Amino acid sequence: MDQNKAVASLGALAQDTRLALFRLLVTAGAAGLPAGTIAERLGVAPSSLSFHLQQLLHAGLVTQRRLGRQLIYAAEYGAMNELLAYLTENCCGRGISCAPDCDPAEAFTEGEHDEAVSRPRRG
Amino acid sequence: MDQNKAVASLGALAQDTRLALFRLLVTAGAAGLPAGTIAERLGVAPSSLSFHLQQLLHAGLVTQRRLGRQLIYAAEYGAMNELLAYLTENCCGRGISCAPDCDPAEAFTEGEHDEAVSRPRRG
DNA sequence: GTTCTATTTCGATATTCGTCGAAATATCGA
DNA sequence: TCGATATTTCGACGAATATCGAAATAGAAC
Repeated sequence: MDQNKAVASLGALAQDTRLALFRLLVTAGAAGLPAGTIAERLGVAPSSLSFHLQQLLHAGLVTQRRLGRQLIYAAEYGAMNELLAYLTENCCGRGISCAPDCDPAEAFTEGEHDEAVSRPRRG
Repeated sequence: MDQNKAVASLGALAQDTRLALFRLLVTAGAAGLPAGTIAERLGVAPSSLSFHLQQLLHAGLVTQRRLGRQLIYAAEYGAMNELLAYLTENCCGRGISCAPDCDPAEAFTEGEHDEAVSRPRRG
């Protein structure tokens, strides 16, 4: 991950529809979702969604596979991992913990991450 | 940190000059750097730099303070911290470690974190 | 082969972004 | 006050972005 790739990844996520799209795919997990379902859930025109999917695809943040006549998109966790690694290493102060939690297992066991919007039901 | 703020933060960083600028301020630490020095280091016109500084300032990623007749800008680590927290919580799979390292102290003890080497494969 | 479904590509348009010179603002020093 | 320095704001312009309908492509069912 060099700076150009980081800019591309950040740019791919720096748009309302695309960030919502990526978050949706994250909740969908490895199974992914077909384009039509995504368009419906996000309330955007199919052609608009396709545009945004290409952006994420080009940035390597999502994968694409065909299932019959539909195209399934899934979040590419590795790419997000690399982006977070880049930001942590290059955009945080030395000795300053910019990582929100030090134990990912622990990070998701408690339900206290009550962010404002549409948290998926948990449990 | 809601989605709108995350988009704003990502957008502020999703540009070559601005990411370089933010990285420069990160290396400068809490002391920060005057605008003129930044413009010189990055090789951009003062007016262009001012434009980018406003973007970062508006996103809360940098702070501004006056020192005599110069304006000193410094990285706001807390904002980056919040962004990383948001991405980790909302854009990573459950049970998948998207945090590059689980111990920040350990993360910076070795001088070389080159690239995506030594990234544990988790699934 | 024809038809239907799912998705993308194309074309057009309005908006935002990035850049830089010129002018304006703020501070310091004499 | 006046001039010098540091930085921002303004104005203009080309480039990139986001949007959506219409047409084109890919695969499945018949």
